[in-house]
Amino acid sequence: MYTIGQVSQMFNIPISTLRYYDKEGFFPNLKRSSGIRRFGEQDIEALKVIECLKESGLELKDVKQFIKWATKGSSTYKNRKELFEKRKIAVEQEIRKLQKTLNILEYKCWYYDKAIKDGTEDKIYKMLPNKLPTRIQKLYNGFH
Amino acid sequence: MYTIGQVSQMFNIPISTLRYYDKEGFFPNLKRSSGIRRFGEQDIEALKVIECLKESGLELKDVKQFIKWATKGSSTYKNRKELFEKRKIAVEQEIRKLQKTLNILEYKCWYYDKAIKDGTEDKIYKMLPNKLPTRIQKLYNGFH
DNA sequence: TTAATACCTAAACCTAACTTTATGTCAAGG
DNA sequence: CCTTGACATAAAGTTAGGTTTAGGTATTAA
Repeated sequence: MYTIGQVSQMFNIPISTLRYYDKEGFFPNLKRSSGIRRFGEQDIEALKVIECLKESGLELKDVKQFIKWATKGSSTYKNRKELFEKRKIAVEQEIRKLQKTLNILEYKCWYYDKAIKDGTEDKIYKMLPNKLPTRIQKLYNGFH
Repeated sequence: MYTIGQVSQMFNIPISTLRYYDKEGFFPNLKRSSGIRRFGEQDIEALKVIECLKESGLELKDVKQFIKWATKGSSTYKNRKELFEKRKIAVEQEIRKLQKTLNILEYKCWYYDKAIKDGTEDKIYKMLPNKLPTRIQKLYNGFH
Protein backbone atom coordinates (compact mmCIF):
# COMPACT_ATOMS: atom_id res chain seq x y z
CA MET A 1 0.00 0.00 0.00
CA TYR A 2 1.31 3.40 -1.03
CA THR A 3 0.46 6.97 -0.10
CA ILE A 4 -0.29 9.54 -2.76
CA GLY A 5 3.19 11.01 -2.35
CA GLN A 6 4.86 7.67 -2.96
CA VAL A 7 2.79 6.97 -6.07
CA SER A 8 3.56 10.47 -7.30
CA GLN A 9 7.28 9.73 -6.99
CA MET A 10 7.08 6.22 -8.45
CA PHE A 11 5.29 7.37 -11.60
CA ASN A 12 6.58 10.90 -11.71
CA ILE A 13 3.04 12.26 -11.81
CA PRO A 14 2.08 15.34 -9.79
CA ILE A 15 0.03 14.70 -6.65
CA SER A 16 -2.59 17.12 -7.95
CA THR A 17 -3.00 14.95 -11.04
CA LEU A 18 -3.49 11.81 -9.00
CA ARG A 19 -6.13 13.53 -6.90
CA TYR A 20 -7.74 14.74 -10.11
CA TYR A 21 -7.83 11.20 -11.54
CA ASP A 22 -9.34 10.01 -8.30
CA LYS A 23 -12.00 12.71 -8.37
CA GLU A 24 -12.78 11.68 -11.96
CA GLY A 25 -13.37 8.13 -10.78
CA PHE A 26 -10.34 6.34 -12.20
CA PHE A 27 -9.63 4.47 -8.98
CA PRO A 28 -13.00 2.92 -8.19
CA ASN A 29 -11.53 0.70 -5.49
CA LEU A 30 -9.20 3.15 -3.83
CA LYS A 31 -9.08 2.64 -0.06
CA ARG A 32 -8.63 5.26 2.62
CA SER A 33 -7.44 5.04 6.19
CA SER A 34 -8.54 7.98 8.34
CA GLY A 35 -9.13 10.06 5.26
CA ILE A 36 -5.79 9.32 3.62
CA ARG A 37 -5.69 7.57 0.25
CA ARG A 38 -3.99 4.14 0.20
CA PHE A 39 -3.06 2.94 -3.26
CA GLY A 40 -3.06 -0.84 -3.63
CA GLU A 41 -2.17 -3.18 -6.50
CA GLN A 42 -5.45 -2.54 -8.28
CA ASP A 43 -5.03 1.21 -8.17
CA ILE A 44 -1.47 0.98 -9.43
CA GLU A 45 -2.69 -1.22 -12.30
CA ALA A 46 -5.40 1.30 -13.12
CA LEU A 47 -2.79 4.02 -13.22
CA LYS A 48 -0.64 1.98 -15.61
CA VAL A 49 -3.64 1.54 -17.88
CA ILE A 50 -4.30 5.29 -17.84
CA GLU A 51 -0.68 6.02 -18.70
CA CYS A 52 -0.64 3.50 -21.50
CA LEU A 53 -3.89 4.63 -23.08
CA LYS A 54 -2.88 8.25 -22.83
CA GLU A 55 0.23 7.23 -24.76
CA SER A 56 -2.06 6.05 -27.52
CA GLY A 57 -3.61 9.49 -27.64
CA LEU A 58 -6.96 8.68 -26.08
CA GLU A 59 -8.84 11.34 -24.16
CA LEU A 60 -9.59 10.69 -20.52
CA LYS A 61 -13.25 10.15 -21.21
CA ASP A 62 -12.33 7.37 -23.65
CA VAL A 63 -9.95 5.90 -21.10
CA LYS A 64 -12.84 5.91 -18.64
CA GLN A 65 -15.08 4.18 -21.16
CA PHE A 66 -12.38 1.64 -21.89
CA ILE A 67 -11.98 0.82 -18.20
CA LYS A 68 -15.72 0.33 -17.88
CA TRP A 69 -15.65 -2.07 -20.81
CA ALA A 70 -12.57 -3.86 -19.53
CA THR A 71 -14.27 -4.60 -16.21
CA LYS A 72 -17.23 -6.10 -18.11
CA GLY A 73 -15.06 -8.83 -19.59
CA SER A 74 -14.90 -10.58 -22.90
CA SER A 75 -18.30 -9.38 -24.13
CA THR A 76 -16.78 -5.94 -24.83
CA TYR A 77 -13.77 -6.91 -26.94
CA LYS A 78 -15.50 -5.54 -30.00
CA ASN A 79 -16.21 -2.17 -28.40
CA ARG A 80 -12.63 -1.86 -27.28
CA LYS A 81 -11.29 -2.81 -30.67
CA GLU A 82 -13.53 -0.21 -32.33
CA LEU A 83 -12.32 2.45 -29.91
CA PHE A 84 -8.72 1.82 -30.93
CA GLU A 85 -9.62 1.46 -34.59
CA LYS A 86 -11.30 4.86 -34.59
CA ARG A 87 -8.40 6.43 -32.80
CA LYS A 88 -6.00 4.84 -35.26
CA ILE A 89 -7.82 6.40 -38.21
CA ALA A 90 -7.80 9.78 -36.49
CA VAL A 91 -4.06 9.55 -35.80
CA GLU A 92 -3.34 8.60 -39.41
CA GLN A 93 -5.33 11.65 -40.46
CA GLU A 94 -3.38 13.85 -38.06
CA ILE A 95 -0.11 12.58 -39.45
CA ARG A 96 -1.16 13.33 -43.03
CA LYS A 97 -2.17 16.84 -41.95
CA LEU A 98 1.17 17.40 -40.26
CA GLN A 99 3.00 16.20 -43.33
CA LYS A 100 1.21 18.83 -45.40
CA THR A 101 2.14 21.38 -42.76
CA LEU A 102 5.71 20.23 -43.02
CA ASN A 103 5.66 20.83 -46.78
CA ILE A 104 4.53 24.40 -46.25
CA LEU A 105 7.23 24.91 -43.64
CA GLU A 106 9.89 23.49 -45.92
CA TYR A 107 8.79 25.89 -48.60
CA LYS A 108 8.94 28.77 -46.12
CA CYS A 109 12.44 27.81 -45.04
CA TRP A 110 13.61 27.61 -48.63
CA TYR A 111 11.94 30.96 -49.35
CA TYR A 112 13.64 32.83 -46.53
CA ASP A 113 16.93 31.11 -47.14
CA LYS A 114 16.82 32.44 -50.67
CA ALA A 115 15.62 35.87 -49.53
CA ILE A 116 18.55 36.06 -47.10
CA LYS A 117 21.01 35.05 -49.84
CA ASP A 118 19.50 37.46 -52.38
CA GLY A 119 18.97 40.22 -49.85
CA THR A 120 15.43 40.64 -51.15
CA GLU A 121 12.20 38.77 -51.74
CA ASP A 122 11.58 40.51 -55.05
CA LYS A 123 13.31 37.89 -57.15
CA ILE A 124 11.13 35.12 -55.70
CA TYR A 125 7.99 37.18 -56.05
CA LYS A 126 8.67 37.71 -59.71
CA MET A 127 9.56 34.09 -60.30
CA LEU A 128 6.83 32.06 -61.98
CA PRO A 129 5.87 28.97 -60.00
CA ASN A 130 7.08 26.69 -62.79
CA LYS A 131 10.54 28.24 -62.51
CA LEU A 132 10.89 27.21 -58.87
CA PRO A 133 13.36 24.39 -58.14
CA THR A 134 11.61 21.05 -58.75
CA ARG A 135 11.87 19.97 -55.11
CA ILE A 136 10.27 23.27 -54.07
CA GLN A 137 7.49 23.25 -56.64
CA LYS A 138 6.00 20.25 -54.87
CA LEU A 139 5.88 22.17 -51.60
CA TYR A 140 4.44 25.37 -52.93
CA ASN A 141 0.87 25.95 -51.78
CA GLY A 142 0.17 29.15 -53.69
CA PHE A 143 1.27 31.57 -50.99
CA HIS A 144 4.51 33.17 -50.09
CA MET B 1 -14.17 47.22 -50.00
CA TYR B 2 -16.05 44.40 -48.28
CA THR B 3 -18.25 44.13 -45.23
CA ILE B 4 -17.54 41.57 -42.56
CA GLY B 5 -20.33 39.36 -43.87
CA GLN B 6 -18.88 39.33 -47.37
CA VAL B 7 -15.41 38.47 -46.11
CA SER B 8 -16.93 35.77 -43.95
CA GLN B 9 -18.53 34.21 -47.03
CA MET B 10 -15.50 34.64 -49.29
CA PHE B 11 -13.17 32.86 -46.87
CA ASN B 12 -15.71 30.68 -45.15
CA ILE B 13 -14.66 32.02 -41.77
CA PRO B 14 -17.26 32.82 -39.10
CA ILE B 15 -17.99 36.50 -38.55
CA SER B 16 -17.20 36.04 -34.87
CA THR B 17 -13.73 34.84 -35.81
CA LEU B 18 -13.08 37.87 -38.00
CA ARG B 19 -14.13 40.18 -35.20
CA TYR B 20 -11.89 38.21 -32.86
CA TYR B 21 -8.91 38.61 -35.21
CA ASP B 22 -9.66 42.31 -35.43
CA LYS B 23 -9.80 42.64 -31.66
CA GLU B 24 -6.46 40.86 -31.49
CA GLY B 25 -4.98 43.45 -33.82
CA PHE B 26 -4.52 41.45 -37.00
CA PHE B 27 -5.98 44.17 -39.21
CA PRO B 28 -3.95 47.21 -38.17
CA ASN B 29 -5.26 49.26 -41.08
CA LEU B 30 -8.88 48.22 -41.04
CA LYS B 31 -11.16 51.13 -41.93
CA ARG B 32 -14.63 51.82 -40.62
CA SER B 33 -17.48 53.88 -42.01
CA SER B 34 -20.05 54.89 -39.41
CA GLY B 35 -18.88 52.13 -37.14
CA ILE B 36 -19.00 49.38 -39.74
CA ARG B 37 -15.82 47.55 -40.70
CA ARG B 38 -14.70 47.91 -44.31
CA PHE B 39 -12.17 45.34 -45.43
CA GLY B 40 -9.81 46.56 -48.13
CA GLU B 41 -7.02 44.90 -50.12
CA GLN B 42 -4.57 45.15 -47.24
CA ASP B 43 -6.95 43.52 -44.80
CA ILE B 44 -7.74 40.72 -47.24
CA GLU B 45 -4.02 40.15 -47.69
CA ALA B 46 -3.54 40.05 -43.93
CA LEU B 47 -6.29 37.46 -43.71
CA LYS B 48 -4.62 35.33 -46.37
CA VAL B 49 -1.39 35.47 -44.41
CA ILE B 50 -3.17 34.41 -41.23
CA GLU B 51 -4.80 31.49 -43.02
CA CYS B 52 -1.56 30.38 -44.60
CA LEU B 53 0.46 30.59 -41.40
CA LYS B 54 -2.20 28.77 -39.46
CA GLU B 55 -1.93 26.05 -42.09
CA SER B 56 1.71 25.76 -41.13
CA GLY B 57 0.69 25.16 -37.55
CA LEU B 58 1.79 28.47 -36.08
CA GLU B 59 -0.02 29.86 -33.05
CA LEU B 60 -1.73 33.21 -33.41
CA LYS B 61 0.87 34.94 -31.29
CA ASP B 62 3.56 33.75 -33.69
CA VAL B 63 1.47 34.89 -36.64
CA LYS B 64 1.27 38.28 -34.95
CA GLN B 65 5.03 38.34 -34.47
CA PHE B 66 5.55 37.32 -38.09
CA ILE B 67 3.34 40.15 -39.32
CA LYS B 68 5.29 42.62 -37.22
CA TRP B 69 8.53 41.39 -38.76
CA ALA B 70 7.10 41.35 -42.25
CA THR B 71 6.14 45.01 -42.00
CA LYS B 72 9.72 45.81 -40.95
CA GLY B 73 11.09 44.60 -44.28
CA SER B 74 14.19 42.74 -45.34
CA SER B 75 16.06 43.23 -42.07
CA THR B 76 13.91 40.55 -40.47
CA TYR B 77 14.33 37.71 -42.98
CA LYS B 78 16.49 35.87 -40.50
CA ASN B 79 13.93 36.12 -37.71
CA ARG B 80 11.21 34.86 -39.99
CA LYS B 81 13.31 31.98 -41.22
CA GLU B 82 14.12 30.99 -37.63
CA LEU B 83 10.45 31.06 -36.73
CA PHE B 84 9.66 28.57 -39.48
CA GLU B 85 12.74 26.49 -38.77
CA LYS B 86 11.73 26.11 -35.13
CA ARG B 87 8.20 25.23 -36.08
CA LYS B 88 9.50 22.71 -38.60
CA ILE B 89 11.52 20.92 -35.94
CA ALA B 90 8.52 20.87 -33.63
CA VAL B 91 6.29 19.42 -36.35
CA GLU B 92 8.84 16.72 -37.15
CA GLN B 93 8.87 15.86 -33.47
CA GLU B 94 5.07 15.73 -33.37
CA ILE B 95 5.02 13.38 -36.34
CA ARG B 96 7.50 11.05 -34.69
CA LYS B 97 5.39 11.05 -31.54
CA LEU B 98 2.24 10.26 -33.51
CA GLN B 99 4.00 7.43 -35.28
CA LYS B 100 4.84 5.88 -31.93
CA THR B 101 1.22 6.33 -30.92
CA LEU B 102 0.20 4.62 -34.13
CA ASN B 103 2.40 1.65 -33.25
CA ILE B 104 0.66 1.28 -29.92
CA LEU B 105 -2.72 1.52 -31.61
CA GLU B 106 -1.79 -1.07 -34.18
CA TYR B 107 -0.75 -3.38 -31.40
CA LYS B 108 -4.05 -2.77 -29.63
CA CYS B 109 -6.01 -3.51 -32.78
CA TRP B 110 -4.11 -6.73 -33.34
CA TYR B 111 -4.61 -7.65 -29.69
CA TYR B 112 -8.39 -7.23 -29.73
CA ASP B 113 -8.69 -8.81 -33.13
CA LYS B 114 -7.03 -11.88 -31.72
CA ALA B 115 -9.05 -11.73 -28.50
CA ILE B 116 -12.26 -11.60 -30.56
CA LYS B 117 -11.15 -14.58 -32.66
CA ASP B 118 -10.00 -16.60 -29.63
CA GLY B 119 -12.95 -15.52 -27.50
CA THR B 120 -10.50 -14.70 -24.69
CA GLU B 121 -7.43 -12.65 -23.85
CA ASP B 122 -5.89 -15.43 -21.81
CA LYS B 123 -3.91 -16.89 -24.70
CA ILE B 124 -2.28 -13.55 -25.43
CA TYR B 125 -1.58 -12.89 -21.78
CA LYS B 126 0.22 -16.22 -21.48
CA MET B 127 2.14 -15.71 -24.70
CA LEU B 128 5.76 -14.66 -24.22
CA PRO B 129 6.61 -11.42 -26.04
CA ASN B 130 9.11 -13.23 -28.26
CA LYS B 131 6.32 -15.55 -29.43
CA LEU B 132 4.29 -12.64 -30.79
CA PRO B 133 4.10 -12.35 -34.60
CA THR B 134 7.22 -10.54 -35.83
CA ARG B 135 5.25 -7.59 -37.17
CA ILE B 136 3.55 -7.22 -33.77
CA GLN B 137 6.70 -7.59 -31.67
CA LYS B 138 7.91 -4.31 -33.08
CA LEU B 139 4.75 -2.56 -31.91
CA TYR B 140 4.62 -4.03 -28.42
CA ASN B 141 5.35 -1.44 -25.76
CA GLY B 142 5.22 -3.70 -22.72
CA PHE B 143 1.53 -3.24 -21.94
CA HIS B 144 -1.58 -5.00 -23.04
C1' DT C 1 -45.25 50.50 -38.96
C1' DT C 2 -43.23 46.88 -38.05
C1' DA C 3 -40.41 43.09 -39.20
C1' DA C 4 -36.29 41.24 -41.03
C1' DT C 5 -31.30 41.81 -41.86
C1' DA C 6 -26.86 43.16 -41.15
C1' DC C 7 -24.04 45.22 -38.42
C1' DC C 8 -22.02 46.73 -33.55
C1' DT C 9 -20.06 45.94 -28.38
C1' DA C 10 -18.72 43.90 -23.96
C1' DA C 11 -18.61 40.14 -21.37
C1' DA C 12 -19.43 35.51 -20.38
C1' DC C 13 -18.89 30.89 -21.91
C1' DC C 14 -16.58 26.75 -24.06
C1' DT C 15 -13.11 22.51 -23.97
C1' DA C 16 -9.50 19.45 -21.70
C1' DA C 17 -6.61 18.28 -18.40
C1' DC C 18 -4.83 19.84 -15.10
C1' DT C 19 -2.79 23.38 -11.45
C1' DT C 20 -3.13 26.68 -7.94
C1' DT C 21 -4.97 28.68 -3.91
C1' DA C 22 -6.96 28.99 0.48
C1' DT C 23 -7.95 26.61 4.31
C1' DG C 24 -7.78 22.74 7.48
C1' DT C 25 -6.26 18.12 9.89
C1' DC C 26 -2.87 15.32 11.99
C1' DA C 27 1.48 13.16 13.60
C1' DA C 28 6.37 13.46 14.62
C1' DG C 29 10.53 16.00 16.14
C1' DG C 30 13.09 19.42 18.74
C1' DC D 1 4.56 23.88 22.75
C1' DC D 2 5.34 24.83 18.37
C1' DT D 3 6.73 24.07 13.90
C1' DT D 4 7.34 21.30 9.88
C1' DG D 5 5.65 18.13 6.48
C1' DA D 6 2.41 15.24 4.42
C1' DC D 7 -2.00 14.72 3.73
C1' DA D 8 -7.05 16.53 2.86
C1' DT D 9 -10.94 19.57 0.52
C1' DA D 10 -13.51 22.85 -2.56
C1' DA D 11 -13.31 26.20 -5.71
C1' DA D 12 -11.07 29.13 -8.77
C1' DG D 13 -7.52 29.74 -12.32
C1' DT D 14 -4.95 28.36 -16.63
C1' DT D 15 -4.35 27.82 -21.90
C1' DA D 16 -5.78 28.85 -26.88
C1' DG D 17 -8.81 30.11 -30.04
C1' DG D 18 -12.56 31.09 -30.59
C1' DT D 19 -18.26 31.15 -29.77
C1' DT D 20 -22.33 32.65 -27.60
C1' DT D 21 -25.27 35.85 -25.40
C1' DA D 22 -27.53 40.00 -24.32
C1' DG D 23 -28.46 44.18 -25.76
C1' DG D 24 -28.26 48.07 -29.15
C1' DT D 25 -28.15 50.66 -33.96
C1' DA D 26 -29.29 51.34 -38.79
C1' DT D 27 -31.32 50.27 -43.16
C1' DT D 28 -34.67 48.34 -46.00
C1' DA D 29 -38.99 45.86 -47.58
C1' DA D 30 -43.89 44.78 -47.14
